[in-house]
Amino acid sequence: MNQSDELERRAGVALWLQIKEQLQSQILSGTIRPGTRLPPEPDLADQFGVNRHTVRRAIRALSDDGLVRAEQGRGTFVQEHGIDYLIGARTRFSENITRAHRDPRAELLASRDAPPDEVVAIGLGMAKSDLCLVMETRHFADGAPLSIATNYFPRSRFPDLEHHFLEHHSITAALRAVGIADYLRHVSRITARMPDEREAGHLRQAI
Amino acid sequence: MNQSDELERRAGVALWLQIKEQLQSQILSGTIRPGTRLPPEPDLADQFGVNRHTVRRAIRALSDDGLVRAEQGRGTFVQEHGIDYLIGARTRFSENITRAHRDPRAELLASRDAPPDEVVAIGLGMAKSDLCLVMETRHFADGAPLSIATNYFPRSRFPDLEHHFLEHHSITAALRAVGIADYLRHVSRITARMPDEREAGHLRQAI
DNA sequence: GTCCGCTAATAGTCTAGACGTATTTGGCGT
DNA sequence: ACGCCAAATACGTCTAGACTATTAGCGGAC
Repeated sequence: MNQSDELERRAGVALWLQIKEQLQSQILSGTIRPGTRLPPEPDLADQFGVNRHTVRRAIRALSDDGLVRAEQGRGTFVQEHGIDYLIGARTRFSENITRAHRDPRAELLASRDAPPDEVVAIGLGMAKSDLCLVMETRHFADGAPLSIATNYFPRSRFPDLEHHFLEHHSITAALRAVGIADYLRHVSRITARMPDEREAGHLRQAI
Repeated sequence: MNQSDELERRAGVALWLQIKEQLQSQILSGTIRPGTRLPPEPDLADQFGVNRHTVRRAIRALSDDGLVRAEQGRGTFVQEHGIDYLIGARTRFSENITRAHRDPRAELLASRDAPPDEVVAIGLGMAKSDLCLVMETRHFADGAPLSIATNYFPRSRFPDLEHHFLEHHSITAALRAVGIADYLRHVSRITARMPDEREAGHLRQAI
């Protein structure tokens, strides 16, 4: 299928840019679906009738724009936007992100000790006089902020959970580090509302 | 000056990354000053003992990070950044500029003796009949004008502050010369407005 | 004195090829 | 059936060289 994708040589527009734009329009129009693999670089080079390096230059530009994601040894994939976030008893943020072939990471926005409010106290089976470790966390996929969360833990049971979290950048990994290999959701309650100003800032979102 | 900048080959770290990091640390430490031109790509390639393409890969990474700016036909320049001007009780113009690895200097635009207006009189605890030394100064970073200021001092306490200022090109140094080793800000009030014609001229600014 | 054009310097693009590294696949042996 | 190992596949890095595009500076023609 050589030369089906015509490029103009010495037209004042770099070949790699023309290639990038052709691929980009195919991606944006959905001709190449999110999650699918692009043809290997040597094939593309053959298709466009250029050197592999020229194709690589185009792919790097697409990658910089976040349209594709190149994985060494596997291929180059059209980036999915929007992640199907499956919620079950064993839901883990990292697993959901990893399933979408993206890189999960979390950071600690703030942590403090505070008495639990009624909902938390009942949920965790704590006395209201016991202290809670409250961690506010922000979660990223491929460096883009995706969610913020407020996590409550009985302080007496987790004396250094924050340190483990800071080290592993994951709640699941931090819990594993303190001996909790697995845990289940007891209830999941979902509501929706607009972010307030502080939350929007954390999510780099316009209000 | 070949090989003065040692790279580790096949150390698991790409050569271009090592080059990027060396250049980056020189830029961030101020060894290569903002606004100056980097050596041409062929020279850098020779210096690092690599191919020009490898240097280009490093420069592109720096460019992506906004640390340099490559201009075809002219060269690659270290990007000038605005200066973070920290204001605290012990703020000094020179320190703020020095922290940004730039060269502070101040000059005297005008000086005169005048009675203080009400705000100044109260601020300095002077009688309205006492005289103030009023110094209008202009401050530079690396030769570029950055700010103009009007400074008020009780004349009785500083009989020749102007001369010391002219000698040291710094308010802090002039005060030190008359025995004031340290001083604190009592209040800082910040407002913003457009410059008038005279001010714009001093700052070499278009209105 | 001004303008034009030539030349040198410098970054940008493209090709060609070799080798490195990560991942997947499939066959072979136990 | 399972696991291990080798080959195939795919992206990543590095080198070498040629050509292009843009800019700055200089010198000559007018």
